[in-house]
Amino acid sequence: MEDRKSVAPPHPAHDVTEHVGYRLKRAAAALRGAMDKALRQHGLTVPQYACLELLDEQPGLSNAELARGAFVTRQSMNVVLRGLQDAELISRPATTDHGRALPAHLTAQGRSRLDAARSAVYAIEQQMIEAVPQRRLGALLDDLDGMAAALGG
Amino acid sequence: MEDRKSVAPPHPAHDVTEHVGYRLKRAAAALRGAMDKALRQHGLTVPQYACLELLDEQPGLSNAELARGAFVTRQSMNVVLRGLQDAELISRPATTDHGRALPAHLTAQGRSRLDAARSAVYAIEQQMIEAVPQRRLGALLDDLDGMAAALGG
DNA sequence: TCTCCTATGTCAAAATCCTGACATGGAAGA
DNA sequence: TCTTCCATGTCAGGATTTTGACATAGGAGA
Repeated sequence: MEDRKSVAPPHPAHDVTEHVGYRLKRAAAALRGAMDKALRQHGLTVPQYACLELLDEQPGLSNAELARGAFVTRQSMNVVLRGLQDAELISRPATTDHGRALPAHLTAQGRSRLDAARSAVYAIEQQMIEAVPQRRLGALLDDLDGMAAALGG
Repeated sequence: MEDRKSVAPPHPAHDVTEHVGYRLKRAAAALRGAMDKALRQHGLTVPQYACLELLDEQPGLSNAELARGAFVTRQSMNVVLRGLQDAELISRPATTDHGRALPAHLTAQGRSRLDAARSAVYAIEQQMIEAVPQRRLGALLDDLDGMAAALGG
């Protein structure tokens, strides 16, 4: 069933909806939509949640580091951080004695908010995982990483 | 075949960067960035290119249909269509005798622009395809579709 | 030491996208 | 027929994101 690639045509499909990029975009859009909907009930946006999750695992990350981790620009993450600061979900020192990066940390309020939102997000992730045969899950993750790396992600 | 749910750890990884959603987001972000960069040299944005590609395969699509195909809202696609109309890359009748949907079509100029941009985009897609073992490509596409479907995409 | 280079934080402006809303056209069912 | 419902196109407003730019802090090398 998999011998068709033996010829390796540069463009295996004539329909754009058959292309890898299109499928990837569709899956990502579906995930984004589901997360958007789920997180709204917790008063968080997707970038905000991503930021909290990153800070929970790696406390003290700077604005630029968070931006790279969430795949947005420094400027966008800066706006996100301000929103989270205004909501008292994270804390950031106004100055630092060494360097320029300001390390951010979760507040107690931020941690509880994250815990609440996490269950909703993990349920979505579980739906995704159940949609792919278990034996293929590892390969799927590897392939996603490989594609990202091939494109300089 | 689906007996894995008997054990089914709810959260297989303790690191967010190990989650399916994170990998998917990263791959999609890498693709978006690569396409953005490539298409800029052709004077097109990603939604504009997606719109042209859809219209090349299915001439006469309406604004709402294009929006669904490109995973954006009707309003966003409306803006895209106006830009493409101003650039003379597509044409749309001002009125219609039946219904309300206005069918869009590529102009000759739009088709040549699409042809030029397509080679750049296909090169990116080729890079992605080469990053995954050939025998896994079909399964990858199926899994992406499965995940999108599971999330209501 | 001094100079270059990179990284970071931030500001300003524009572009993009979405939410909410409204009016219209068509189809389905009472 | 008529009434209800759904899909479409469009407008207005705001939120989000990006591009471009600038100043500063620290490290590497001459």
